[in-house]
Amino acid sequence: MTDVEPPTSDRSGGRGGRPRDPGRDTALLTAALDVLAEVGYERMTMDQVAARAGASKATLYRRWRSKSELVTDAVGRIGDSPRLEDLPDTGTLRGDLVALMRPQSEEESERLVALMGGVASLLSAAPELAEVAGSALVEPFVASQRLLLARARDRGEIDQDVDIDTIALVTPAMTAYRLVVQRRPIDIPHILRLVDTVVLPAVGLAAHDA
Amino acid sequence: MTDVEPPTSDRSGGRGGRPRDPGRDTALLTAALDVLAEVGYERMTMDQVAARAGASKATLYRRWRSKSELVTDAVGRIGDSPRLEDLPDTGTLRGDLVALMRPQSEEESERLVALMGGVASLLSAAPELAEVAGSALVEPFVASQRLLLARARDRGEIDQDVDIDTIALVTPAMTAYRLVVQRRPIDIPHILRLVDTVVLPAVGLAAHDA
Amino acid sequence: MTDVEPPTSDRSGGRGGRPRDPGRDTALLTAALDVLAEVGYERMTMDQVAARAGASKATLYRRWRSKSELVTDAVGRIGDSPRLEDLPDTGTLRGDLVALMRPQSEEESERLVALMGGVASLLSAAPELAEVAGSALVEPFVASQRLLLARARDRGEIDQDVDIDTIALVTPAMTAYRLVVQRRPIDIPHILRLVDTVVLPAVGLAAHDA
Amino acid sequence: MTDVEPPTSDRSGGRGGRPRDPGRDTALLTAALDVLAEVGYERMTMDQVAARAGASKATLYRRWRSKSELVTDAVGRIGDSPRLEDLPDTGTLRGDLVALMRPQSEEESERLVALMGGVASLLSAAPELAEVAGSALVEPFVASQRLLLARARDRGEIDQDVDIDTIALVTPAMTAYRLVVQRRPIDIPHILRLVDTVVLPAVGLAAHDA
DNA sequence: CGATAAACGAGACGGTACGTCGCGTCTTCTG
DNA sequence: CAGAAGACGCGACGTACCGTCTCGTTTATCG
Repeated sequence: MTDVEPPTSDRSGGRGGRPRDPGRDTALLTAALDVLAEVGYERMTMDQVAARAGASKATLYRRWRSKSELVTDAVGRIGDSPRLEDLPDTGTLRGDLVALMRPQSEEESERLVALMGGVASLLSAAPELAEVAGSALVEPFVASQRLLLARARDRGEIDQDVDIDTIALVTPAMTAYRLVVQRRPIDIPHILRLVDTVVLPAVGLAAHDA
Repeated sequence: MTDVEPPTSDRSGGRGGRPRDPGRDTALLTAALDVLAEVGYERMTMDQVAARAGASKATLYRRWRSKSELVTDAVGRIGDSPRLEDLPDTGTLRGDLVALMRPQSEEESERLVALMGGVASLLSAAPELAEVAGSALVEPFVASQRLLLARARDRGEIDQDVDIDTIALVTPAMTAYRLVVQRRPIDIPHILRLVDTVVLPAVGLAAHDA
Repeated sequence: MTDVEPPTSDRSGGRGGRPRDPGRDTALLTAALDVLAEVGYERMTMDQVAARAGASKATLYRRWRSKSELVTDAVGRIGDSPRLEDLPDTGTLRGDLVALMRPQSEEESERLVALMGGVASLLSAAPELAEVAGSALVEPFVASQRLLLARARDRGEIDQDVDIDTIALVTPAMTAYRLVVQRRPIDIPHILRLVDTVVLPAVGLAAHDA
Repeated sequence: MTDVEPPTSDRSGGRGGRPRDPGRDTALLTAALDVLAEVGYERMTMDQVAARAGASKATLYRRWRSKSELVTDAVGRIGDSPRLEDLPDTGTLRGDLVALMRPQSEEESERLVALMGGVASLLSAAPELAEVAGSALVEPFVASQRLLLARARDRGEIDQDVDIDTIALVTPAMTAYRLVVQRRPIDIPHILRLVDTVVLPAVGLAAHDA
């Protein structure tokens, strides 16, 4: 997630020549994400993206071979591996999990939902890149869950032999399902239900233990 | 899921005229699903569908107003509400769940995976229809899980106050995530891991109890 | 010049299907000529032509494979073989030639000049079609000259063994040169100079004989 | 035609700095002519020219403001005002004219034809420069003809009041027409036909007089 | 049984976005 | 600092797909 490779062959071999303006990369990716979130993949056009970034289509296509590659790359940069010190630390696993999932802000949440919609269409448009694209939104949550679970295990709150990798997927997968398929919002009751009904029992904690 | 309404107003009022050939419906829907599974929603074209069904685009558009409606309808016919008597009955919840999810045949499984990919792209292409489309593939599994869980509850294997609606989502949601995002196949170990690590603890059964 | 073949393979083999609207052909060719005369070949765009004809680019490209083919075809239809009865008949060759070349009307003349400019660029853009395109504007004049010269010969005004084919080229070629290279207008003095200084001597008539 | 001004302000005022390499001018002009003759004006690209000259586009544009100026300049250097002492002197006008037009060598002729094609497209691409460009190829011939005719007049071979300016245009104009519009080669029969059928009668000489 | 009316295969049509390419300008690095 | 290399904004090209339409033909049902 960090160290995303630069778009399209660095072509840094050629010594001479004007180097690509890295600022264009950023501007284009940002514009792409904006438009994607606003109108979805189908109705997003390359001209729109270029215009919003104050760039030209040629510049777009010099960096990405197609619309789907652009979007894939853009989406791939959304998430970033979480660091443990950035994660909530409430003292109990239950508190941590709830704090992690609680929607940060109204608008951030909406943007995320919009992006999820935008990304979904990519999955079949560019199957070979779908994993990268799809997981970009969800994987950071998985990683966060994994970190929280590992911390709980290390502090002895849960068993040593709990299958952390599997359990870390529960909340992200079910949340994605809720957002994408059921088109229902992520709210507190939903989070509590997930944590108390599924996750905590899976790690051997009764809901009321937490 | 059953009783899908006939596509676009039956217009059976008109007295004279050649009646619509119902066989065309089936042929077109089948062709649509085939193409969808092969190339995904984006690259599937109406001409392709028509050609494969030996029909014309006019015939397509006489029945469905748009590509997304056609696909939605086609996908909506895949799944069908399960009946309890068709579900496996092994005597234990664990046995039932495993039997339910075990891939029936190699090819059927592959086709399902292909369709999931095809359907995924619908989610943003036609947001208003996404729920119907998306759930067509997953919802039958959810319903099946619900039935199995209810039976287990009725026979006293699990608690009365277990949150069946939530737990019935676990396996389908995580399986969809695995198929669509992770692009990994559904195999026995995956199913066992899900059932034993997540579902059974959630209903208050230790994995080895089953 | 008459009986110009329909653009791009008639594809009349396929029995079914909606037939091409011949009205579109006309509209598109007319629009093409208009735009060509207004802005020249380089600045004429296919979108312009389509828009002016109320057509779409697809319709354009269904009929002609490229911009140069469209223009070539359009230009090729300008001229039409002259009929002897339409030509001036003043009784003397000199009178006929002068009457033939005298600019008919101001606007017709201007349009012709504009078209000449538009056509010139075709000559290298589509070399294989250049002959058709280029001659479309000049060849009718050549043919007219040939007819007039033949009539003069038949009535005994000029010699039997005059090289009509060569002499018929003189005025058109020099006029084209004047228009395209020298960018000077065709006026009466120019015509008289040509006829009296070059053509009449070539057919064995002194200028004052006529 | 001689004394073509150096392209784009010499800017020799600038005190320091590396002086412009004059060799680049020649290399670029030659490259431009080559490419022009090969593919015509439309398909000739500035990158092609730069690459063939081993130069960069910046160098091109430092010297000429646009593609049409480059080509105009390049073409303008082809022809050069003829000097009387370089022209053939056979003793008779007919001999002179035939000697002048006789194709020097096969390849030179072909190159000329190719260039004519290349130049033709300039005529509308850059109307304001068309006269210069167009006449660069033809005007030297016109001037040569004029010189030969004047010499014949001065030596009493033809009349004093012959319209030399008009007659000098005949052969060049008709030759250009043959090359550009008819796409037929310049060969001996063509030249003889022109001289004997048109030019000599126009100056008052019967063909067999010469 | 003939007339009528709609379905049907085929494919043209208007529109819109795609991805490519050329022009003329610019920015960097090298000699 | 000239020059090679090549990125950049702009805008046209030619292609492909959508959803509509118009042909000629086929096939039920009604009078």
